[in-house]
Amino acid sequence: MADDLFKALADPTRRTILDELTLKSGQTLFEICSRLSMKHQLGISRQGVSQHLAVLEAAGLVETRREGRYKFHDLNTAPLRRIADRWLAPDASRPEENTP
Amino acid sequence: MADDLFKALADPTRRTILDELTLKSGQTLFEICSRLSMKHQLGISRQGVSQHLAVLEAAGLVETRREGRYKFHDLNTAPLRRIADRWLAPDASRPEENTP
DNA sequence: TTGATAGGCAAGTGAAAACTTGCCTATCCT
DNA sequence: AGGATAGGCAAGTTTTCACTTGCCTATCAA
Repeated sequence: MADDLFKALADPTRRTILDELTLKSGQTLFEICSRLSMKHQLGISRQGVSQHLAVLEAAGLVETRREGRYKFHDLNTAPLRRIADRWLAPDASRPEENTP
Repeated sequence: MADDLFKALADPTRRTILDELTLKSGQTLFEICSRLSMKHQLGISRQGVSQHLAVLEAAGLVETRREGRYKFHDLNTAPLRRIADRWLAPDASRPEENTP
């Protein structure tokens, strides 16, 4: 659903995570945690970040692959590209009642 | 800020309002209210819709113009077009530490 | 000018969402 | 084997957000 996508993007911390995954893909949970703490001064617990990643994954924005004890997170920008299309009107200046 | 934009898009009712303004621009508050009620079976108060419109306007997605006692609402899709660009990586497979 | 229409302001309520704390499992290294 | 590392689950708390209720202002029409 589109519902999950917009909800995922609503939180600023999650958008920062997407920023970081854009800079470097395939990061682990701990790597993302340190970056949020170091670069962005976000005092957030590891579980907090983990929950954010789960939301992003549910929205299809992040894909994961497990290797041993590591879990790598990759960005998927495909859902983003479909956002604007929804409201790019064919012609919004004409009332829809006139189009059968 | 981008914060307002994503927050505005997070709510399904607000997205439906954008849908309706896409179909017909320049609607008044009452017109939007009836459409949400009739077409979408959304049992929401007039003030609820008014607050939603305020959020959309703060995000720059809706622009308003007053004429007498009427206030018309128009869609502005410009902010939408900039959304996907943020995470369209130049090259996400290369770590950023190597680029001074 | 009075009533009806269109909209606005502000406080209050209830539900959802972000975040924490505590414990538990799996993998790796020595 | 045992400690250390990477991650997960499941409460609980706090904050945010959607929505309502009640009243108030402005414009128009009779």
